[in-house]
Amino acid sequence: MADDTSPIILWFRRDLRLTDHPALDAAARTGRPVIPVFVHDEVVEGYGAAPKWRLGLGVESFAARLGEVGSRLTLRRGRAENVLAKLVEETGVGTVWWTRAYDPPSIARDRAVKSSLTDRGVEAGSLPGHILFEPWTVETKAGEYYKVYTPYWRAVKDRDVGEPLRAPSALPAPDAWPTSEAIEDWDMGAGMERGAAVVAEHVTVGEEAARTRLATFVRDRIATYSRRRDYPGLDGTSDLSENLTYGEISIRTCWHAGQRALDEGKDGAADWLQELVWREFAYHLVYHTPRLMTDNWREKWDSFPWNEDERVAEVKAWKQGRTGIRFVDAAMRELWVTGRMHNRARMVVANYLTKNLMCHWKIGLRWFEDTLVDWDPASNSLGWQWASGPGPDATPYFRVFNPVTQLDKFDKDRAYTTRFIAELSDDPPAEALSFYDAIPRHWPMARGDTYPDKPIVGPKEGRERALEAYGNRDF
DNA sequence: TTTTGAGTTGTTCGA
DNA sequence: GTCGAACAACTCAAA
Repeated sequence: MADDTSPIILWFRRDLRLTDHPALDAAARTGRPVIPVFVHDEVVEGYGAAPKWRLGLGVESFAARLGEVGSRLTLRRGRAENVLAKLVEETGVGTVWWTRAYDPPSIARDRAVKSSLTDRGVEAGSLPGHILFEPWTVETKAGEYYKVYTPYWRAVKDRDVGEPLRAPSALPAPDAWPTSEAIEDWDMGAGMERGAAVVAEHVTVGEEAARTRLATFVRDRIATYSRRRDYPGLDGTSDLSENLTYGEISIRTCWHAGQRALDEGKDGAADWLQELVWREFAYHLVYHTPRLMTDNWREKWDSFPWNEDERVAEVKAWKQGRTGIRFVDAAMRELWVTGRMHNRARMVVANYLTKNLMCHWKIGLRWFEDTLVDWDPASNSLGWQWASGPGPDATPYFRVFNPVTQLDKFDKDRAYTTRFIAELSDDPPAEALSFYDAIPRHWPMARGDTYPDKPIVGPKEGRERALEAYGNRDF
């Protein structure tokens, strides 16, 4: 049934862009009609509330972007395998291409799709585009995958990374477009327990916005990135995680921008490139050890005495930003209001939850998965396992953060804590106040409250408890 | 095979 | 105030 003039289905997932999109580029080069498709499938079904909501915004924006090149996005809902099979029948498509994914749920889905389409005589397959280095191409001298970041970095840092591809200026349309569902009917924001309107003020959606963000970062901030990136009260970071995770900008575009900045003598770019490679490393590990997403990466940690009950008071206070530890509370409120959290703050809250409060990293991982607008399956898993102990390349046992010391080091002037904790000022800033617009009614906090005068678990007490647990080799 | 050096992001204590 | 040492033992990567 396939012939060399039949349309090609481009199945879009977390690659919502036209620029530097290898599968799209390949399709456009054939000269055959292209039918872009997005499927609200079983993997999307499993997403947390904020990622699903934000994905919906991304899909809408991408649909408009496709309109600019004379194309359109077909939306369908259902199991990917069934939806695509049906579309192939409706359209007489002979080829289905997509951008490769590396996390276990996506791999399972894609494998099923591929075999079902191949069985029908349809050419089906994936192209790279989500990461820089395919996980199976990076190995140690002994032929193993890497388990430590620094050697991984040394192995990839000088590799050639191809130049980004241009966006096609036009996409040939098929004779007839398939029918499309309406994204409003999917109600992708339904799970947002908080007011989506508040978070909406803080998102930056779409390919064009992402490119502007990168350009601004490279122009104004990349040179001082090394010096400023660790201070959550400054805007020293790129903020591109939100766009990278939905593929609104390609990692290759970022990589080359960083390299160019480095060549121009902007030294801060060196550290930024390393951060991009941390993302690579996370995908490398998720691919080679899928259990990174679900279980202790080091099995030895299975008997560590973490609390796994989400209903305890400590967990509630942590989620709601009322632990009495200012750095932690500011960070958890930043997450709630903006859908993001500064990297330094992520380490502090993860440390506090898993070490000082002795709660399981999975509790934190799930919370982030449900509330982060820039949620990334690989980075989130690596981050939590790394910060809590069982992950690869883990922190030494004694590296228990003191959130008060951290505050003095990284938020000396209290710009960050003031920005997000209303109770700390007579005239609180807008972001701190908007927290109250976003919280659900059943959270025990309201405007005018005073800040907890005592932490639920103090730094000293928490540190001693954690060190004792770590020191006990028999956990 | 064995050995060696190193491992993202820290804290505390005492000089 | 600043600075260096100590804080376990283990795993990993490469020689």
